[in-house]
Amino acid sequence: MANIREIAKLAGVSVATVSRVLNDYPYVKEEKRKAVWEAVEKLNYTKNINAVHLAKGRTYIVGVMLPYVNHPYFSAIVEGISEEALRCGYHLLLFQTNYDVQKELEALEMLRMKQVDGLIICSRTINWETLEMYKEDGPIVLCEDAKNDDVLSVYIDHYEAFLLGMNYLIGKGHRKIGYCIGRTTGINSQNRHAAYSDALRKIDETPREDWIFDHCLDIDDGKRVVNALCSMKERPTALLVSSDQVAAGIVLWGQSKGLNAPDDLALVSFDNHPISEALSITTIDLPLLLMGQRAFQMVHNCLITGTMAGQAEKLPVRLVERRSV
Amino acid sequence: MANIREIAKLAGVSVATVSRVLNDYPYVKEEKRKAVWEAVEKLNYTKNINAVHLAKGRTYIVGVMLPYVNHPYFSAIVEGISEEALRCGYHLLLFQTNYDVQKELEALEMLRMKQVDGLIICSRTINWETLEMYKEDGPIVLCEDAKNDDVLSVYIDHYEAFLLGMNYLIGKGHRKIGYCIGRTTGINSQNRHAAYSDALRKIDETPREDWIFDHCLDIDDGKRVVNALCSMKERPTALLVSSDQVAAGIVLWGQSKGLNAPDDLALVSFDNHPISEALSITTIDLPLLLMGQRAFQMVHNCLITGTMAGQAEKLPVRLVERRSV
DNA sequence: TTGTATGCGTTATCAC
DNA sequence: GTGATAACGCATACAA
Repeated sequence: MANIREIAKLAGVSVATVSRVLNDYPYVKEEKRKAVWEAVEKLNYTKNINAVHLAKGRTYIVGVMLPYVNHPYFSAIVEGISEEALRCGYHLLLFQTNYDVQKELEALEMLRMKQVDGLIICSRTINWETLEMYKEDGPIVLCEDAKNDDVLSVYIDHYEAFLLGMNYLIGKGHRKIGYCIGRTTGINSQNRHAAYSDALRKIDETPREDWIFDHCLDIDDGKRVVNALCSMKERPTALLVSSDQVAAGIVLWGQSKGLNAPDDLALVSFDNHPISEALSITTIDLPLLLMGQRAFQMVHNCLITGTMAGQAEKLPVRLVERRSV
Repeated sequence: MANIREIAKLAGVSVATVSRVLNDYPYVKEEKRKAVWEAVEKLNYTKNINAVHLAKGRTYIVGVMLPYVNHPYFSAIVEGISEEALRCGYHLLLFQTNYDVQKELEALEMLRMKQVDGLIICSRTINWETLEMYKEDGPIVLCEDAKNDDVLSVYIDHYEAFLLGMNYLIGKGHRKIGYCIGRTTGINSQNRHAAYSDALRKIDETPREDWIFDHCLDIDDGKRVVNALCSMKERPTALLVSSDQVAAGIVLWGQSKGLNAPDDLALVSFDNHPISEALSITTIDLPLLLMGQRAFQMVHNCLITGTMAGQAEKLPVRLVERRSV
């Protein structure tokens, strides 16, 4: 593979001039400029981008840490990030962690090793203390309510969002309420649980462990929930479901078991994915695309200003009333 | 940021020894090894991976070119790629193209610039001739039936798959058949159209342009299709739908318009996404995860053998009978 | 087992 | 306007 030196030789100029031409630098005589481009053509030359990265100390790549890509929640966020990244001439390096701490650490190490200029963390299990050790290595943006300003964040207030859903159900007369969630660990999940408990406490109900369904991510999981509900002596009358996918599963599998929404079971879910509209599920709209966009903008802003400045940004949620309650 | 030279100085050894220690090279006295690690700790040192990339001429990154991430079809493929990549110590760089030729070219250029060691093309619009210009720059794997062996490929035979669906519908007595597709360009789509035409020709029916629905990707698009069908004088009795998402949309929006599957409209779709099971849609299972896995394995195999060897691999499809026909 | 020297391919600083 | 030349930080062939 030809390099810049060979181009210089063939064009009869110095490597510095070649570099200037290649980077559209002014102050190069038209005649030499032409000679350089001709040599580039002739030798079928292309820059080695790794050398550029090394010399510039930048890669124009941003890392995206997430548990899995294959879920509408995360792929919507990635879509938003990607959109903005492309606009700004950045690329995305995927760190699929499956919530494995080792893998998450690896992503952070990649930031330190300058593989990526910045890192967007869509979800994590790694603890806050570990995270903070990397804050000097480049801008990190968290898609969750960060405890303090050491790390940037753009987030959905899941306490507020869950409370919105709970109060809506309670307002409709429900008192026996359960919920479905992807995992019980993680700050977002903890916030949701807090909202759940607080809302129930206000109406003097106590949270029931067996009405909390963990590991609910996909349509399939709705089936599991329906089966569990059907074999219960005492069932909740309403469910708050952290993902439209799961809610869709509950509606559809519920139908085959004679468990119909909203009569047998009221549902409020989250995301406002097209499936919720098609199934007429009342949902709480989460601005996922926007979250991705803003996350990238925050990273990018740090990169161009060279600071870690910026403040946490809370994104608005909105209840979309349909016919599942 | 400390570099390898500073470590060497502090540890009282040469940079070569430091490099050996860092890379778990044998033949280093335990005592020096320890000294190096101590210096590493003390200076909080981490490798600059760009220097490694430059020196080794490899990045251990594989590029993934796709139109959009935010669709179950593609995110399933990415999941498969990612799984294998992680197992082999590789990372994924995302090239979201939105089928824009400029963006696709950029991804190919990144291969030439050695940003990525190889490239997996999940879908494309760029022409074959352009593609071939990059075959020397690193292993390229195409997720479609490649014309020849210049470029590796792992694919689903969409002609065969579509024919399978068509013949199933025809076997059930349908003759007035239309289809829904994501886009009409692209080799996969052309193959599908060929199968559609061929199957109809065999029963002496002629393809009807107005029964072919383009731009069908998501649940929303099912709504559009239903509306179009409802305003037709003469409707098809069956539809072959290239994505479970769209089929789900058709089923669900159809219900609200009194257009019910299978009585008013028979449906066979593709993917075997959980949504098709939940809606009891007859679908043709596509091994997307496997396709991603195999695609990475092919790239990886080229990378470790240093050849472009390997042959195209066709993946099996399977009709899953349910109740939408 | 260890060190020296060179290569990887750019960018950027300076002197002219 | 242009050209040497020094970074950038690591890997590695060769010598010892």
